[in-house]
Amino acid sequence: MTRPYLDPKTHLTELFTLALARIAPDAGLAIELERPKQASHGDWACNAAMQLARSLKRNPRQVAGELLANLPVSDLIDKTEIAGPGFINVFLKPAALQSLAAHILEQGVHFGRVNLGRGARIQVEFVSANPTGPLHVGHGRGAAYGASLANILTQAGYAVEREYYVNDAGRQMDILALSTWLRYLGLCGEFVPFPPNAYQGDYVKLMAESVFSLHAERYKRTAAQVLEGVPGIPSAEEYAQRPDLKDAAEEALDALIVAAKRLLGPDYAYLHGHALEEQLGDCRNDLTEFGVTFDCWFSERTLHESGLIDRAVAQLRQHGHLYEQDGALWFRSSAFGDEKDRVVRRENGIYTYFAADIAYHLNKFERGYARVIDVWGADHHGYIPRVKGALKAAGADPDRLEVSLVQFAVLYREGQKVPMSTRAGQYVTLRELRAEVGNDAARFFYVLRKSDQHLDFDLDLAKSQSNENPVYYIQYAHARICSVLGAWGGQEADLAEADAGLLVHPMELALLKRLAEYPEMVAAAAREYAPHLIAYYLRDLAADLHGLYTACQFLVEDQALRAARLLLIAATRRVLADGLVLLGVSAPEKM
RNA sequence: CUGCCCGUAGCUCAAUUGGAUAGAGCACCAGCCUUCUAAGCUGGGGGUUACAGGUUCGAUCCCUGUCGGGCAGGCCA
Repeated sequence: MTRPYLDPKTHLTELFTLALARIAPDAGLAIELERPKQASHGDWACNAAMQLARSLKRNPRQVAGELLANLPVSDLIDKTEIAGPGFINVFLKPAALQSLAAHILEQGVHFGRVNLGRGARIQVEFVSANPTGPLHVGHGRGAAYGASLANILTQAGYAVEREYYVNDAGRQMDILALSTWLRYLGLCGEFVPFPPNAYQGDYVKLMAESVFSLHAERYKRTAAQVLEGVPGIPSAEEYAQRPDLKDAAEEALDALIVAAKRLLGPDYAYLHGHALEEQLGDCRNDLTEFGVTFDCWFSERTLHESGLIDRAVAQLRQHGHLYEQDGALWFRSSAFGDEKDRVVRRENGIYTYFAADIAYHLNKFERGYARVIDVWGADHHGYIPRVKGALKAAGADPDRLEVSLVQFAVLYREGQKVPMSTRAGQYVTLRELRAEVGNDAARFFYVLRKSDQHLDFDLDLAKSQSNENPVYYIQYAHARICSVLGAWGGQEADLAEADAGLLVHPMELALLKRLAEYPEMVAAAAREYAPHLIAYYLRDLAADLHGLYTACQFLVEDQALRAARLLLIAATRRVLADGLVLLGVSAPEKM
């Protein structure tokens, strides 16, 4: 009934390329077609004439005329015109769009897939928060962004693997284990002053209670034993008022950790492991409920244990980029674009986090990814030159690593900024946010901004069950279509035979045009690591649908027209659902 | 002090990476439910794109400077 769909952009690009070859075979110019912002400028515009004008030393409008004279005829083209300084505007016949609706139904989930990646393996590492407490709303943005980005890259033809780097080896984990133990000792009746720079959260007390109920007093030591040789622990008040006590407090904390390891012996590993498992498990559950999953949870500790860090350091040494000074081992990162040299092994013989990170990234490269994307908080931007520098120094190609920085999210409630302080244990957790606004609104709001922009997260707007909330606007379009299709009661597959030539209403054609943009949007979002493009596209698509909904009745008497319109909205429903999946937002059938 | 990011409508943000008359949402005003979901639609006012120069057919986008905001500058992670 309707002829097979031919992608207009691809088709026009071929035509213009042929015309270009005829008038300027040596121009070395690639034809670029763009969608004009204004409908009066046609469906597609080509700016090649203006770009050629300089090298041909001719008036751009004259060059445009020559291009058009050499353009092969096409039955997709209604008319062309030369406009402005030398744009070529192309107006398509309705038929060029009408066959799209059936094409979308036939393609199913394949519509919107673009083959940018050609199956290349790409890794996205994101969240990677220290498992020392609940995820907060800042991590939530990284989670939503990374998960959507991974979905989009998959859609764009990459073989994507999602990874979470677990910082299970450092001092922060020791502090968590110590914090848990001290709370536990309190339950045993042994009271050691709780350091103000240890983890204050209630989740630490809960872990202590669980250890106590499982093992009673097995890990009990007397307060006197614990405090032996430990310098004074400042009180919370002193610590808050006197910044000069910071170093002393850190020393006391380290002394307590040493005491814990000494007094507990092999049992320390149990407490450490218990705290890690509890927090990592909590984190994993939280993310899973948020629709964020990982293929690999990569343990930092395994880098130490398997000797990969030794190997990475040896690799740098071999290339002559290490030197010793003040008892520490330094990497000459200043020779690779960094501001100054960095320590990889401390005076005390322990590797820095940086050393582990070098080994980690070399390991990523060895695992064979064509590209590795790190999603970091924007506060880590200064860290990029040294990691890339280290990769280069070790003989790897630093351009295979791309770092995507995500800015902070600031919560607003009733127009007021919600205060957040990790130090004081005063922060809104991701779990609390999800409970308050729901997963859909949270996922959507997080990616509604370009990732490198600060995000003002309006809690009242996100949880409002009203027309103010943009996420409902899109979901509502989907639900409305479902409702119409339900009232009709037929099978979607039967609609593919409908006569799409009957779709001539301006709003129908506008909707078809919008649907045709979807694959390009996916490609742009994948190229630019920009999930927000999908969010904005879906809003525009929903707006087109709502407009048509108000302007036209779908379930009309005329059977042919009814089938054509139902075909159109069925195709729209597919694209809406597909885009929402990319963003991790549900597509409800009823609202 | 130095480096990176940002500055667009009253507010929150887009702008196909150099394209044509810079667009949405919220808020404000005026309309639209006897019809498939009004969580919707239609219309209206709102701008020297922080400022000053420069590059060119053409600049919100690139370069220089100024002002304002954020982040970073550990043998922390």
